Amino acid sequence: MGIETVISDEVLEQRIRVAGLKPTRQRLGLGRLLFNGISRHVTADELFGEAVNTGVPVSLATVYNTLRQFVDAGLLREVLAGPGRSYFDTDISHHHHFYHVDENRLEDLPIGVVSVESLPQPPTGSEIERVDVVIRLRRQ
Amino acid sequence: MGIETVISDEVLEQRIRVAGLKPTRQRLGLGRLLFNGISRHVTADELFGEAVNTGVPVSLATVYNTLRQFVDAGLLREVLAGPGRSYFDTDISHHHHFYHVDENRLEDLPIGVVSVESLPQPPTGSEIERVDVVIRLRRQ
DNA sequence: TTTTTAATTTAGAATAGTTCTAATCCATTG
DNA sequence: CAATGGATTAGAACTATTCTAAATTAAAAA
Ligand SMILES: [Mn+2]
Ligand SMILES: [Mn+2]
Ligand SMILES: [Zn+2]
Ligand SMILES: [Zn+2]
Repeated sequence: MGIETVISDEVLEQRIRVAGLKPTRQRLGLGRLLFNGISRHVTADELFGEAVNTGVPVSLATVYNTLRQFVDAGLLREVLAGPGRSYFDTDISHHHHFYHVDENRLEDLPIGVVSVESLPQPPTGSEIERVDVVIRLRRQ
Repeated sequence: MGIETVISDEVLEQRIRVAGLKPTRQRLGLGRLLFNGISRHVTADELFGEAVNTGVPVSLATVYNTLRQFVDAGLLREVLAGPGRSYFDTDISHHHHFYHVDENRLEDLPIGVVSVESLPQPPTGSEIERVDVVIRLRRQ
């Protein structure tokens, strides 16, 4: 009786369809790795490695395509923290991050633990898309 | 009688020496472009372009080397906002940023306008290096 | 069920930003 | 001035990502 919510095949397939995408073998396999109920922060090549290890037949190009499509569909959130790579966050709720610079690893902050007070007016012609708070951590 | 503080050759040379670096033609030329009194957010290739345009004899490799050295010496601050490129901020004081995603451009927030309340305890073994707040803006 | 169609996947090339290498250059010191 | 060690450089290498164009496949049409 684990706490972990394992998504059913039907729900996963439905989620992909609702996003306007065909539930192909590749998307279902990647979706299963991503939406297994645990909040995750993966890079493209980490996810590709997991796919290879678990026998999901997919190319690296498709991993990139699928991550981009899932972000566009609002199923994933892209987080930029370190230079030169994107992290994909399976938790799309509004929250902030620790970034472990020595390990290139993202970690969620407990929600509400950081609050940004008094957001400034955005410059004319612009609107706020998102506010990102990244607390950069190094080994002591 | 401009408001702009133009740094003198002597002060610039001294600043580079204090950082433990030889005041070469390249470092002086780049330092003059960077520390002209105006707060700036430049990328490596923007700075390289300015150097070429103003006749500073320097290679792209040296621009990268110099930016890294200036950051290490605390003369510049590196800001990560968009994917795949670093911005170098001539304002090393503690402040946060707007990031115009449509233009790949950083802009300073007025100091004090955003305050991060109740910083969380960092995980054991880690210490906070910096807190970055980036307000992502898109064209309306 | 077969055929058709358009979306998807793929290998590999291309690209962008950055770092590395190793040869040359030059600022400083004696 | 000569010696020397750091600095500069062109170009190669590297990493993450996107692009291209051909092959595959899911879904719709027949
Ligand atoms: Mn990775
Ligand atoms: Mn640029
Ligand atoms: Zn997260
Ligand atoms: Zn700034």
